[in-house]
Amino acid sequence: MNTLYENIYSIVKEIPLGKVSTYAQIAFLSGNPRRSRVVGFAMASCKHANVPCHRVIYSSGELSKNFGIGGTDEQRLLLENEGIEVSGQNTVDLNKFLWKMEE
DNA sequence: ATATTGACGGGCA
DNA sequence: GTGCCCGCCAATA
Repeated sequence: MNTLYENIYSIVKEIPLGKVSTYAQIAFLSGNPRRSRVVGFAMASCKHANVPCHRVIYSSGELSKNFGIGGTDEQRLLLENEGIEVSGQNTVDLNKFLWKMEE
């Protein structure tokens, strides 16, 4: 499909292990910084795709509260499994784990 | 083809 | 500093 979903998936799939990305970041990389909602919408369908949607979090560094796999709790475990530190219950330090395309 | 929804972001009160 | 509201784009029903 030539939908933006595929485009978004391609970007999310490029996120290196041990790093995270934000919806705004994906939206920007996919072409429009305003389509953050569309990114989330695409993630909602990522269940059937091999996309590390658990590495995609809020621009605030918080995990998605409506995560469709097992809730923020499951996502948090996945991130910690990647080597990412999760503060409190559902917050990631973007200053350390935010994925940078430049690298 | 139209309306509603949908894992959000950023701005303003 | 926190909370609330509006806006945006695309997909699905």
